[in-house]
Amino acid sequence: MSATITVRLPDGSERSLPEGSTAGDLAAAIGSRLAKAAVIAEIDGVERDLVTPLADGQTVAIITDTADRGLYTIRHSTAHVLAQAVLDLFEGSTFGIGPPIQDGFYYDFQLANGGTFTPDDLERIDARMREIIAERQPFIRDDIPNERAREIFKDHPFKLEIIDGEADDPTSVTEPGFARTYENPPKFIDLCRGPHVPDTGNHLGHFKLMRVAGAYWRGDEKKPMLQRIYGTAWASKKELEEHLHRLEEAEKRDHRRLGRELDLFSFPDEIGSGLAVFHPKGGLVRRLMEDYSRREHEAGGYEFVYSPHITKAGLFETSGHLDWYADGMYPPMELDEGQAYYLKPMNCPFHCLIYKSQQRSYRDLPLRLFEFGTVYRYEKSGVVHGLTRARGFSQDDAHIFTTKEQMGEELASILRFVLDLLRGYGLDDFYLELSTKPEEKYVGSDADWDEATEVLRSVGEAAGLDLVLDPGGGAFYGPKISVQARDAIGRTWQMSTVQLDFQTPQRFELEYVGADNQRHQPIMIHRALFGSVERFFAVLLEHYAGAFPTWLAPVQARVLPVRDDHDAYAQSVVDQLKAAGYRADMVEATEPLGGRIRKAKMEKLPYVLVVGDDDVEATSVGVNERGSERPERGVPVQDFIGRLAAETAGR
RNA sequence: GCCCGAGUAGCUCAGUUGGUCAGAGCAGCCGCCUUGUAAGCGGCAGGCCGUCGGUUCGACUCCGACCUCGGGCUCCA
Repeated sequence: MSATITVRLPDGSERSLPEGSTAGDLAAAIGSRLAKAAVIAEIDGVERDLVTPLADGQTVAIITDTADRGLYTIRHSTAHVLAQAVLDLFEGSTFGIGPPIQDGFYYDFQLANGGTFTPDDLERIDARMREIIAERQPFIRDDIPNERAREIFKDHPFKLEIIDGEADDPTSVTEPGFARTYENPPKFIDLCRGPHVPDTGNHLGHFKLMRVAGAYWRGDEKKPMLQRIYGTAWASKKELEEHLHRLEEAEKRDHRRLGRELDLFSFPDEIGSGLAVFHPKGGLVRRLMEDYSRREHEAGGYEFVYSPHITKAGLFETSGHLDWYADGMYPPMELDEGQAYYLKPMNCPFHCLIYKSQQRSYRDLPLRLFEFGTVYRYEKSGVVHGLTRARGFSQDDAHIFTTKEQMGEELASILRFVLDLLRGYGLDDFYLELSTKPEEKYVGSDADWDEATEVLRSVGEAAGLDLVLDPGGGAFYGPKISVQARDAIGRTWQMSTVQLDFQTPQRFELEYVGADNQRHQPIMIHRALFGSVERFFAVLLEHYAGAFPTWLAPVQARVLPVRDDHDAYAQSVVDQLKAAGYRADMVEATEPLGGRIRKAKMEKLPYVLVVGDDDVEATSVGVNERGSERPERGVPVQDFIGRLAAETAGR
């Protein structure tokens, strides 16, 4: 009969403790700092509460508030405090699920008589949460029979669905016969598998309720809409403040805000939701983006085509769009005695017709058709979002027709091309996503899908980037690989997609004559690099926070004469820059230099050139480069032009 | 499409319980200033308070509908 137990720690060492010791006791035995930082423990590979008693021979790791799983637990426990506060303050309210998420947590509620939360309510809830935290209520875990759970949660229909296994709750277990609960005495109890912090006063409190939003129960738009409260929670006040600061910084680089501040584009109400106009500066940046893409495509063996914005319905019947995609299309216009015309949501059918315009030989393949094709999609009113989700936009759309034999090599070269081009715009942190057959909306045989998916998988794996699976995320006509790019502040954007399509060539009865003198069906590869030019514009704008690299900047250099008697020289500098092919302008000395420099800085121009007496004398400029600590003086104009040339080489 | 919130000058925002509340800063225009690296000074002009209805002696203010925007949910071929 031993009075001690021995457990193994992650570093392989062993430690003996009195019998009956908990994981929390172990942390305390190791050190007071660890005890303070401890949130939960991992016992024999399973995450458990710190109050869990240990048994002899177990392997125990203490998980602290700096670990992801510790933070996750803090957020999860904060969600429980939120639920308790709401149930406390709102008579007749009930609750759905409340998991931790990226940066925080949420909880879904339904208030009596279809009530909703107001901003004032959030303040009251916040205050009540802080009271609960001050009360240091323990989190007490229990397993109870389903019968008992149904009794406890009899007034909470969403919880009953979870107990009965009808609804999925990422934080609960649904196992036959029993329910796992966590109780915060004296009066709150929730279904939950845990683990949780030991008590509400432990690690909690560095949170902020962020917003209230509607969310369908079980994510189903046919089910009731619940009221979701989102919050953020962190292990310390400092981390909370840093997070809030990051949000502010992200807001500053919001493309909608920068688009207005830098006079790049706008969305006039008169035109309609989701339809943008590009102003001269935005138009210039966009044209530079497109020109670079055109040159690269030309070098990559693509041929440029154009197609109209509207077409008779028959084309989209053939392509299958009217069967599968009608919801996303603008309603038809009736022309010519009942003939229905549609705005095009995609360019592929047109490119198929170009393919079909003559008899094709295997010698013509791969045939790579490229178009900046403007499409219109009827996006639901709640989803339009600046340039990233618009109703009218231009795709940098290519369709490549290949033989089945060429397909693998062509896909591999497309992927290389795509990644190289994206790098050309300054994005260089990528991973790949493989999207497979949708559950319901798809055409074609399973064998075709499997084959196409496998080809994409092998090409993706060969690219040497991380490849993650997106089950069911493919287009209705084929699987796809998409390139996800991380931007300057770590957000990921879906960029290019490469889709393999066996179906459309069949629908359009596309053929080529092979070396064997037989007719064969080509494979079609859909490929967009920007996805949408507008969206890519927005991504770059946010990536660069409005400070476009010199080759894309609408104004590359602004010349500022110190006094008005330097105007003529300043103008001659502008002329020289323009003659050398650069974009420069000048602001006359009607206000002090400091003010003019400030304005140029706020426009995020790459270079501000100040010219005064010394420069007139020496035919030089003062160079104030964006981001540099101090300006340079006396740089010869030709030297500066040489710098621009070096910086923009290849663009 | 659904839930919540918001629309006041080109932009960012103030506007107390319905009645001197049509306001500020920046931007714009006109003067003055003549300037060496992130805001010189003065003046002028600028709004049917998103639109349409309603309540009221009286509506930026209260109510309704619609439009647009923002945050979510669903969706994103």
